[in-house]
Amino acid sequence: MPELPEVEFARRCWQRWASGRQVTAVWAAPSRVLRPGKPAALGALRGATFFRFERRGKNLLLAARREGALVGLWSHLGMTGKWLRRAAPAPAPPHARARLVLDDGHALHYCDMRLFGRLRVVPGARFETLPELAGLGPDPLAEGVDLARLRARLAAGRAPIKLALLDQRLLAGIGNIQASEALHRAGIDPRRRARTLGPEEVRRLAAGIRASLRATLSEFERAVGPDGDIRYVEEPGTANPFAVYDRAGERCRRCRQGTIRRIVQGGRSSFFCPRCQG
DNA sequence: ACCCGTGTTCGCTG
DNA sequence: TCAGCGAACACGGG
Repeated sequence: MPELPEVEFARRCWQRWASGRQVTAVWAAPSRVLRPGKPAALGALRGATFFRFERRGKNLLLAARREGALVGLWSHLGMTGKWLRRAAPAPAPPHARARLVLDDGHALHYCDMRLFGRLRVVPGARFETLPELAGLGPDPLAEGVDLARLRARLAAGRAPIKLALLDQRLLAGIGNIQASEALHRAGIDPRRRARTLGPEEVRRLAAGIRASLRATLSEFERAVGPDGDIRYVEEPGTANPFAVYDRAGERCRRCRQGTIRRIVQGGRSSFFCPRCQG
Protein backbone atom coordinates (compact mmCIF):
# COMPACT_ATOMS: atom_id res chain seq x y z
CA MET A 1 0.00 0.00 0.00
CA PRO A 2 2.04 2.73 1.34
CA GLU A 3 3.83 5.79 0.22
CA LEU A 4 3.41 9.12 1.95
CA PRO A 5 -0.21 9.72 0.84
CA GLU A 6 -1.40 6.30 2.02
CA VAL A 7 0.40 6.67 5.34
CA GLU A 8 -1.10 10.14 5.80
CA PHE A 9 -4.49 8.62 5.07
CA ALA A 10 -3.81 5.91 7.67
CA ARG A 11 -2.82 8.61 10.16
CA ARG A 12 -6.14 10.40 9.65
CA CYS A 13 -8.01 7.11 10.07
CA TRP A 14 -6.14 6.40 13.30
CA GLN A 15 -6.96 9.86 14.61
CA ARG A 16 -10.63 9.36 13.85
CA TRP A 17 -10.72 5.84 15.25
CA ALA A 18 -8.55 6.07 18.35
CA SER A 19 -8.55 9.65 19.64
CA GLY A 20 -9.36 9.48 23.36
CA ARG A 21 -9.92 5.72 23.17
CA GLN A 22 -8.40 3.35 25.67
CA VAL A 23 -6.82 0.02 24.72
CA THR A 24 -8.59 -2.87 26.45
CA ALA A 25 -6.76 -5.83 24.89
CA VAL A 26 -3.90 -6.56 22.53
CA TRP A 27 -2.85 -9.49 20.38
CA ALA A 28 -0.04 -10.28 17.98
CA ALA A 29 0.72 -13.34 15.90
CA PRO A 30 4.26 -14.65 16.01
CA SER A 31 5.75 -12.98 12.95
CA ARG A 32 8.55 -10.69 11.89
CA VAL A 33 6.21 -7.70 12.15
CA LEU A 34 6.88 -7.05 15.84
CA ARG A 35 10.20 -5.37 16.46
CA PRO A 36 11.72 -6.57 18.70
CA GLY A 37 10.07 -9.89 17.96
CA LYS A 38 8.19 -10.72 21.14
CA PRO A 39 4.39 -10.45 20.82
CA ALA A 40 4.21 -9.66 24.55
CA ALA A 41 5.77 -6.26 23.85
CA LEU A 42 2.39 -4.94 22.69
CA GLY A 43 1.17 -5.51 26.26
CA ALA A 44 2.68 -2.16 27.22
CA LEU A 45 -0.23 -0.52 25.36
CA ARG A 46 -2.94 -2.19 27.44
CA GLY A 47 -4.83 0.44 29.44
CA ALA A 48 -3.28 3.32 27.52
CA THR A 49 -5.32 6.11 25.89
CA PHE A 50 -4.28 7.39 22.46
CA PHE A 51 -4.10 11.14 22.06
CA ARG A 52 -1.56 12.09 19.37
CA PHE A 53 -1.24 10.88 15.78
CA GLU A 54 1.75 11.93 13.72
CA ARG A 55 3.55 10.94 10.58
CA ARG A 56 7.10 11.41 9.34
CA GLY A 57 7.59 10.25 5.79
CA LYS A 58 6.17 6.73 5.69
CA ASN A 59 6.31 6.33 9.49
CA LEU A 60 3.26 6.47 11.74
CA LEU A 61 3.98 7.80 15.23
CA LEU A 62 1.09 7.15 17.63
CA ALA A 63 1.24 8.38 21.21
CA ALA A 64 -0.80 7.21 24.19
CA ARG A 65 -0.87 7.91 27.93
CA ARG A 66 -1.30 5.51 30.82
CA GLU A 67 -1.35 6.75 34.40
CA GLY A 68 0.56 9.85 33.42
CA ALA A 69 3.28 7.91 31.59
CA LEU A 70 3.65 8.08 27.84
CA VAL A 71 3.90 5.11 25.55
CA GLY A 72 4.24 5.18 21.78
CA LEU A 73 3.55 2.90 18.86
CA TRP A 74 5.68 3.13 15.73
CA SER A 75 4.19 1.60 12.60
CA HIS A 76 5.75 1.24 9.17
CA LEU A 77 3.50 -0.37 6.57
CA GLY A 78 6.21 -1.87 4.37
CA MET A 79 4.83 -2.92 0.98
CA THR A 80 1.42 -4.33 1.85
CA GLY A 81 0.61 -3.20 5.38
CA LYS A 82 -2.64 -1.53 6.37
CA TRP A 83 -4.72 -0.79 9.43
CA LEU A 84 -8.35 -1.86 9.36
CA ARG A 85 -11.13 -1.22 11.86
CA ARG A 86 -13.70 -3.87 12.65
CA ALA A 87 -16.31 -4.42 15.35
CA ALA A 88 -14.44 -6.26 18.12
CA PRO A 89 -16.30 -9.58 17.83
CA ALA A 90 -15.97 -9.67 14.02
CA PRO A 91 -13.46 -12.11 12.56
CA ALA A 92 -10.04 -10.70 11.77
CA PRO A 93 -9.44 -9.62 8.15
CA PRO A 94 -7.05 -11.63 5.97
CA HIS A 95 -3.35 -11.46 6.85
CA ALA A 96 -4.06 -9.93 10.27
CA ARG A 97 -0.81 -9.87 12.25
CA ALA A 98 -1.69 -7.79 15.31
CA ARG A 99 -4.61 -5.95 16.82
CA LEU A 100 -5.59 -3.47 19.51
CA VAL A 101 -9.09 -3.66 20.98
CA LEU A 102 -10.47 -0.26 21.99
CA ASP A 103 -13.02 0.69 24.63
CA ASP A 104 -15.60 1.66 22.00
CA GLY A 105 -16.07 -1.97 20.98
CA HIS A 106 -13.90 -1.84 17.87
CA ALA A 107 -10.60 -3.48 17.08
CA LEU A 108 -7.81 -2.01 14.96
CA HIS A 109 -6.18 -4.79 12.94
CA TYR A 110 -2.73 -4.54 11.42
CA CYS A 111 -2.86 -6.60 8.21
CA ASP A 112 0.19 -7.29 6.08
CA MET A 113 0.43 -9.96 3.42
CA ARG A 114 4.12 -9.74 2.62
CA LEU A 115 5.34 -9.02 6.15
CA PHE A 116 7.64 -6.17 5.19
CA GLY A 117 5.90 -3.82 7.64
CA ARG A 118 7.02 -3.37 11.24
CA LEU A 119 5.52 -2.38 14.59
CA ARG A 120 7.39 -1.28 17.65
CA VAL A 121 6.34 -0.12 21.10
CA VAL A 122 8.25 3.03 22.01
CA PRO A 123 8.71 3.60 25.76
CA GLY A 124 7.93 7.16 26.76
CA ALA A 125 6.74 7.82 23.19
CA ARG A 126 10.31 9.02 22.62
CA PHE A 127 10.20 8.55 18.87
CA GLU A 128 13.38 10.55 18.41
CA THR A 129 15.30 7.56 19.78
CA LEU A 130 14.13 5.27 16.98
CA PRO A 131 16.88 4.05 14.67
CA GLU A 132 14.24 3.77 11.94
CA LEU A 133 13.81 7.57 11.96
CA ALA A 134 17.48 8.50 12.14
CA GLY A 135 18.64 10.36 9.07
CA LEU A 136 15.19 10.82 7.54
CA GLY A 137 14.98 13.89 5.34
CA PRO A 138 12.25 16.51 5.71
CA ASP A 139 8.65 15.53 5.06
CA PRO A 140 7.62 17.23 1.80
CA LEU A 141 3.98 17.54 2.84
CA ALA A 142 4.33 18.54 6.50
CA GLU A 143 7.44 20.71 6.18
CA GLY A 144 7.41 21.70 2.54
CA VAL A 145 10.47 21.39 0.33
CA ASP A 146 13.55 23.49 1.04
CA LEU A 147 14.74 24.38 -2.46
CA ALA A 148 18.25 25.38 -1.47
CA ARG A 149 18.78 22.14 0.44
CA LEU A 150 17.30 20.06 -2.37
CA ARG A 151 19.56 21.74 -4.92
CA ALA A 152 22.63 21.20 -2.78
CA ARG A 153 21.87 17.51 -2.16
CA LEU A 154 21.07 16.78 -5.78
CA ALA A 155 24.22 18.57 -6.95
CA ALA A 156 26.26 15.93 -5.12
CA GLY A 157 24.42 12.94 -6.58
CA ARG A 158 25.64 10.78 -9.41
CA ALA A 159 22.65 8.42 -9.36
CA PRO A 160 19.70 8.85 -11.74
CA ILE A 161 17.24 11.38 -10.33
CA LYS A 162 14.54 8.70 -10.05
CA LEU A 163 16.72 6.67 -7.68
CA ALA A 164 17.83 9.77 -5.76
CA LEU A 165 14.17 10.51 -4.99
CA LEU A 166 13.74 7.07 -3.41
CA ASP A 167 16.46 7.84 -0.85
CA GLN A 168 14.52 8.69 2.33
CA ARG A 169 17.45 10.82 3.54
CA LEU A 170 16.76 13.30 0.73
CA LEU A 171 13.02 13.67 1.34
CA ALA A 172 10.96 11.33 3.51
CA GLY A 173 7.91 9.66 2.04
CA ILE A 174 8.48 9.44 -1.72
CA GLY A 175 8.23 5.90 -3.08
CA ASN A 176 8.36 4.21 -6.45
CA ILE A 177 5.01 5.54 -7.68
CA GLN A 178 5.40 9.11 -6.46
CA ALA A 179 8.92 9.37 -7.90
CA SER A 180 7.62 8.59 -11.40
CA GLU A 181 4.59 10.82 -10.97
CA ALA A 182 6.58 13.81 -9.68
CA LEU A 183 9.16 13.58 -12.49
CA HIS A 184 6.38 13.41 -15.03
CA ARG A 185 4.73 16.53 -13.65
CA ALA A 186 8.11 18.27 -13.68
CA GLY A 187 8.90 17.18 -17.24
CA ILE A 188 12.20 15.56 -16.22
CA ASP A 189 13.62 12.31 -17.62
CA PRO A 190 14.04 9.78 -14.76
CA ARG A 191 17.41 8.69 -16.22
CA ARG A 192 19.03 12.11 -15.82
CA ARG A 193 21.84 12.17 -13.27
CA ALA A 194 20.75 14.14 -10.21
CA ARG A 195 23.67 16.57 -10.49
CA THR A 196 22.73 17.60 -14.04
CA LEU A 197 19.44 19.24 -13.01
CA GLY A 198 19.43 23.00 -13.29
CA PRO A 199 17.93 25.31 -10.63
CA GLU A 200 14.75 25.80 -12.65
CA GLU A 201 14.33 22.03 -13.01
CA VAL A 202 14.83 21.49 -9.28
CA ARG A 203 12.15 24.10 -8.66
CA ARG A 204 9.77 22.30 -11.03
CA LEU A 205 10.62 19.00 -9.37
CA ALA A 206 9.78 20.33 -5.91
CA ALA A 207 6.47 21.64 -7.23
CA GLY A 208 5.81 18.31 -8.96
CA ILE A 209 6.46 16.39 -5.76
CA ARG A 210 4.05 18.50 -3.73
CA ALA A 211 1.37 18.46 -6.42
CA SER A 212 1.58 14.71 -6.93
CA LEU A 213 1.44 13.93 -3.20
CA ARG A 214 -1.56 16.22 -2.74
CA ALA A 215 -3.39 14.84 -5.76
CA THR A 216 -2.90 11.25 -4.62
CA LEU A 217 -3.99 12.05 -1.08
CA SER A 218 -7.18 13.66 -2.31
CA GLU A 219 -7.84 10.61 -4.50
CA PHE A 220 -7.68 8.48 -1.39
CA GLU A 221 -10.02 10.74 0.51
CA ARG A 222 -12.48 10.12 -2.30
CA ALA A 223 -11.91 6.38 -2.60
CA VAL A 224 -12.79 5.31 0.91
CA GLY A 225 -14.36 1.88 1.11
CA PRO A 226 -17.18 0.80 3.42
CA ASP A 227 -14.83 0.19 6.36
CA GLY A 228 -12.72 3.27 5.94
CA ASP A 229 -9.95 1.50 4.06
CA ILE A 230 -8.58 2.64 0.73
CA ARG A 231 -9.69 0.86 -2.39
CA TYR A 232 -6.33 0.80 -4.05
CA VAL A 233 -4.96 0.59 -7.58
CA GLU A 234 -4.95 -3.15 -8.02
CA GLU A 235 -8.35 -3.74 -6.49
CA PRO A 236 -10.97 -4.59 -9.08
CA GLY A 237 -13.27 -1.75 -9.93
CA THR A 238 -10.73 0.92 -8.97
CA ALA A 239 -9.31 3.01 -11.78
CA ASN A 240 -5.58 3.72 -11.80
CA PRO A 241 -5.42 7.27 -10.37
CA PHE A 242 -1.91 7.98 -11.67
CA ALA A 243 -0.75 9.81 -14.79
CA VAL A 244 2.13 7.50 -15.79
CA TYR A 245 2.51 4.76 -13.20
CA ASP A 246 1.53 1.38 -14.68
CA ARG A 247 0.48 3.02 -17.94
CA ALA A 248 3.15 1.67 -20.31
CA GLY A 249 1.97 1.86 -23.91
CA GLU A 250 -0.71 4.46 -23.22
CA ARG A 251 -0.85 7.96 -24.66
CA CYS A 252 0.76 10.58 -22.41
CA ARG A 253 -1.90 12.61 -20.62
CA ARG A 254 0.43 15.58 -20.34
CA CYS A 255 1.57 16.23 -23.92
CA ARG A 256 -1.09 13.99 -25.51
CA GLN A 257 1.44 12.82 -28.08
CA GLY A 258 4.11 10.64 -26.49
CA THR A 259 3.67 7.01 -25.49
CA ILE A 260 4.40 6.04 -21.88
CA ARG A 261 7.45 3.80 -21.50
CA ARG A 262 8.43 1.41 -18.73
CA ILE A 263 12.09 1.03 -17.89
CA VAL A 264 13.91 -0.65 -14.98
CA GLN A 265 16.10 1.42 -12.67
CA GLY A 266 17.69 -0.05 -9.57
CA GLY A 267 15.66 -3.18 -10.20
CA ARG A 268 12.36 -1.31 -10.06
CA SER A 269 9.94 -0.01 -12.68
CA SER A 270 9.95 3.60 -13.78
CA PHE A 271 7.32 5.08 -16.09
CA PHE A 272 7.76 8.20 -18.17
CA CYS A 273 6.91 9.96 -21.40
CA PRO A 274 9.99 10.15 -23.64
CA ARG A 275 8.50 13.08 -25.49
CA CYS A 276 7.72 15.56 -22.72
CA GLN A 277 10.22 14.43 -20.10
CA GLY A 278 13.49 15.78 -21.37
C1' DA B 1 6.82 -22.35 -13.86
C1' DC B 2 8.07 -17.56 -14.35
C1' DC B 3 7.79 -12.67 -13.60
C1' DC B 4 6.05 -8.86 -11.16
C1' DG B 5 5.00 -6.00 -6.97
C1' DT B 6 3.36 1.08 -3.37
C1' DG B 7 9.89 -0.82 0.94
C1' DT B 8 13.94 -1.31 3.59
C1' DT B 9 18.34 -3.40 4.88
C1' DC B 10 22.42 -5.85 4.12
C1' DG B 11 26.81 -6.89 2.00
C1' DC B 12 29.89 -6.10 -1.67
C1' DT B 13 32.50 -2.95 -4.69
C1' DG B 14 34.91 0.91 -6.44
C1' DT C 1 34.21 6.61 4.55
C1' DC C 2 30.73 6.27 1.52
C1' DA C 3 27.68 6.41 -2.68
C1' DG C 4 25.80 3.05 -5.50
C1' DC C 5 24.01 -1.40 -6.66
C1' DG C 6 22.07 -6.13 -6.48
C1' DA C 7 20.15 -9.47 -3.45
C1' DA C 8 17.29 -10.75 0.20
C1' DC C 9 13.18 -10.62 2.82
C1' DA C 10 7.79 -13.03 1.97
C1' DC C 11 3.65 -14.06 -0.28
C1' DG C 12 0.51 -13.70 -3.48
C1' DG C 13 -1.53 -12.60 -8.48
C1' DG C 14 -1.32 -12.79 -13.55
